[in-house]
Amino acid sequence: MKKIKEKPTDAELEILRILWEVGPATVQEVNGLLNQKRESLAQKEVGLTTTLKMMQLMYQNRMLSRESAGRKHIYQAAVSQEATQKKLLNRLVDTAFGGSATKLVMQALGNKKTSKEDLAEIKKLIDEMEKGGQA
Amino acid sequence: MKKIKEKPTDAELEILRILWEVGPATVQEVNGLLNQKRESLAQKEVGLTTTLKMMQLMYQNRMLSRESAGRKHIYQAAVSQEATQKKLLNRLVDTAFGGSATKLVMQALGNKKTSKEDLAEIKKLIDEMEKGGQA
DNA sequence: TTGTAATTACGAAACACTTCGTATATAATT
DNA sequence: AATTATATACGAAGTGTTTCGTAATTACAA
Repeated sequence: MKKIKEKPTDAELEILRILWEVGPATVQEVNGLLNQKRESLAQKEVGLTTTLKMMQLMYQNRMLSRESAGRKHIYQAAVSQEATQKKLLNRLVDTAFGGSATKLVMQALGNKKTSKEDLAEIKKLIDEMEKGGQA
Repeated sequence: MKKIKEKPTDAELEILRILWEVGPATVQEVNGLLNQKRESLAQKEVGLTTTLKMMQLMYQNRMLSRESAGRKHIYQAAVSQEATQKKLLNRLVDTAFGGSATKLVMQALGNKKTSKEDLAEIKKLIDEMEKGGQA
């Protein structure tokens, strides 16, 4: 009985984000971009074999797919950004907001300054949901 | 140089949630409520000394405060629910939504079914923000 | 074909978080 | 005061995640 991975960990998410952004890439490339980001945040660099190991584990977990190209492997995210966001979001709603997505939304709107354009867009979405007749 | 705790872990959050809900409480009480919740989710019970240890560590981290009452300690959350939610929310926005709270909000609204009343409430909040003149 | 550079594979150490067993202390009961 | 029950303190084992050093493999160049 294999254990199935429920949520991406922090290090995994970091790698996923890069692959979502740039598409298929080698370990070298991912590691480079990773350290580029870390550098700009004054964080410690991570070794190439560390990134390699992470990506190998994620491949085993079916979180990434890969194909061979000469001596290299080219990796891709095998889970979608949306599905992952959804998972993490639902988790946060359940663990920190007592299951109420509404509370989370209101906190999110209150916390970060949101542009007028964004507010209008959100309102439009709500209008559509109201019109569509919330099942 | 002491290391400062940035985010509550899962186990810590579980305890905080109980203290936020019921107010000041002993280790016994917290452990009882904890296991009550776990039971209803078919999760394994946790031992009393485990909960005790967690709460002691959280007290050291200044996440809880406490006072003595006879031979017992009475613990309280020393961090507010709102501040903690905010921290976790901002973290999620940054790590999973590329810094866009708007994207998170729209996902949250789309995912979970939200009642008409809640939608109206959110819209009202947005109206107020628009009116108030987003600084 | 041999040597060199690039890449992957593997194992284990380092770290962080969670769990619990046992020891110690304190209070209540007889 | 001695016994029992309840609570805390402490150390360490268990578990999961992240990191990396070293070995093995592969492709390419000389």
